[in-house]
Amino acid sequence: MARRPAPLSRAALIDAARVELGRRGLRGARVEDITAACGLSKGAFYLHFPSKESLFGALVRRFERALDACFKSRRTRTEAFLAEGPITPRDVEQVSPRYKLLLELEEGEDERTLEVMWEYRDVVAVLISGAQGTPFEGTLWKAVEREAARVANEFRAQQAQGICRTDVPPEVFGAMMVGTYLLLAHRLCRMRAKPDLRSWARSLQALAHQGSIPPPSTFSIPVGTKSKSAPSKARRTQTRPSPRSSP
Amino acid sequence: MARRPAPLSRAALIDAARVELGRRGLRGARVEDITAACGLSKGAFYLHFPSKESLFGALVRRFERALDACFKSRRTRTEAFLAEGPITPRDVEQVSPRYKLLLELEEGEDERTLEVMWEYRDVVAVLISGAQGTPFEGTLWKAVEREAARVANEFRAQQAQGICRTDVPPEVFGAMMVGTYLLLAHRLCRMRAKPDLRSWARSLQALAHQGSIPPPSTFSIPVGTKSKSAPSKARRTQTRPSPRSSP
DNA sequence: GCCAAAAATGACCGGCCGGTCAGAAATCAC
DNA sequence: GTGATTTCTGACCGGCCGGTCATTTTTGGC
Repeated sequence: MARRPAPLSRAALIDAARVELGRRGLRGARVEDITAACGLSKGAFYLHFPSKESLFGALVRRFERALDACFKSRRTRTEAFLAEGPITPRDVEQVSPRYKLLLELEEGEDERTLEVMWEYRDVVAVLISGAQGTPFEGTLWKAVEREAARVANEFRAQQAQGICRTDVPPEVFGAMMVGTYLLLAHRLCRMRAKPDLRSWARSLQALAHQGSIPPPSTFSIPVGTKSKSAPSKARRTQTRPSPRSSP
Repeated sequence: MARRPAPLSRAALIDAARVELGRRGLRGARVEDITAACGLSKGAFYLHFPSKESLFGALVRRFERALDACFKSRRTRTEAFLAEGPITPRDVEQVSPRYKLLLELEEGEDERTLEVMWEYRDVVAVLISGAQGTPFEGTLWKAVEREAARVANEFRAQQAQGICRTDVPPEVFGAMMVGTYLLLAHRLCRMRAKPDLRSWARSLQALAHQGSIPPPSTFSIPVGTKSKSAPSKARRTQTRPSPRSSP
């Protein structure tokens, strides 16, 4: 009967790799340092993983799956909420209970996304500031820009319907929402203690909410009458751009 | 009499280096590729520069000086503006002509900063996404966080004076302003044609302005009376947090 | 054309480090 | 203790690339 692997070797190597990757980047992290941190030889690394890069690739894919799960959850819950009826300009103007529910939904999803960033903060550190010139170069930045584009497109649609301010290019709005998350994510990478992510999410939502609503004069239009008289028109009114719904 | 250096060699090497650095990062950019792009030998590089890293270091210092000049200009012009009198809550509420002047000043400074980002977009690309594990690792991120802290501190002071919303932690507000710039700067690094930076600056300012003002009920306090009766109190009222005054 | 000086060349050097693999060590059933 | 199997070791290999430097080439004054 053969020798058994040390029960904790693999996990220890993964943990040590994450520490080194987060600290020195993909290129700077050395296999020898990783294995030394576990009291193992350099060659032992390759009993568990095909290469340094493929270990990192596996970590990235895990992170991406967690992030995709966040996007999916947000989409599913938002669609279910709106299936019960759209958010009207009146909801927005008066901050109706129903609108508040939507804001809370978004806030919860934002917090969830920040939780993922916290959990994978070593991987995120590499993807943000250490991936240039590596096969993973665009991974996070592409996800960031996709999300910024989604936010921008929603914002643009609302502008066309006159329920969001029109003096701001949608791209800039999207950049604001997503850029903020980016900086917060980068901060997470350097923190030892976990901050209050709920508070972060709530505050972002509050700023974006107030920052994106149209000027008060917009609501002087008899919006309430309209939404009552034309259900099909109410359909077009949809929800606000979910401006806080960034990665 | 000795041979003269080819007149354009040094400049050509700098240009080629910037292209390679922006594309592949500090580690991925190879001296051999840089020199080949200029039709020179590898050894010729070292006739002009002590090392690859020191060339990049010089570029970084030039960028930092340009950025510091932006910060200084903003500070100087804002102080000169405020030396003629503070911005009052009434200015903010009514968007007075004087307040508009301040917003325009800030907008101009923002545009100027974006111009610097555009000019040094290759260096910025490295500093944002390629500096992990190199001697330049914290360079831009530290400047980013310093600026975010400055914005946050101003915001905090205004909160204490009741002229900015109090439901948002200053750190998050700072992150929003500066994070947006970060993402925009990253976009600049990947653009071939220069975008309309004025428009970007104006839009950011507009979002931040509206997003950060206190709820309308705050202004129901007889603010005008106060500011008239107590000049020393007016001093404390100061300006709004310059929320758009990010890097 | 000659000469001196500097630019320029590119083969070479040596450090770094990911990855390899022959041999050693450990494990467990018998 | 033996034997088979697997884990583990660390010296070694080889590619990469920044930097070096002996040699070649170029330039400009005389």
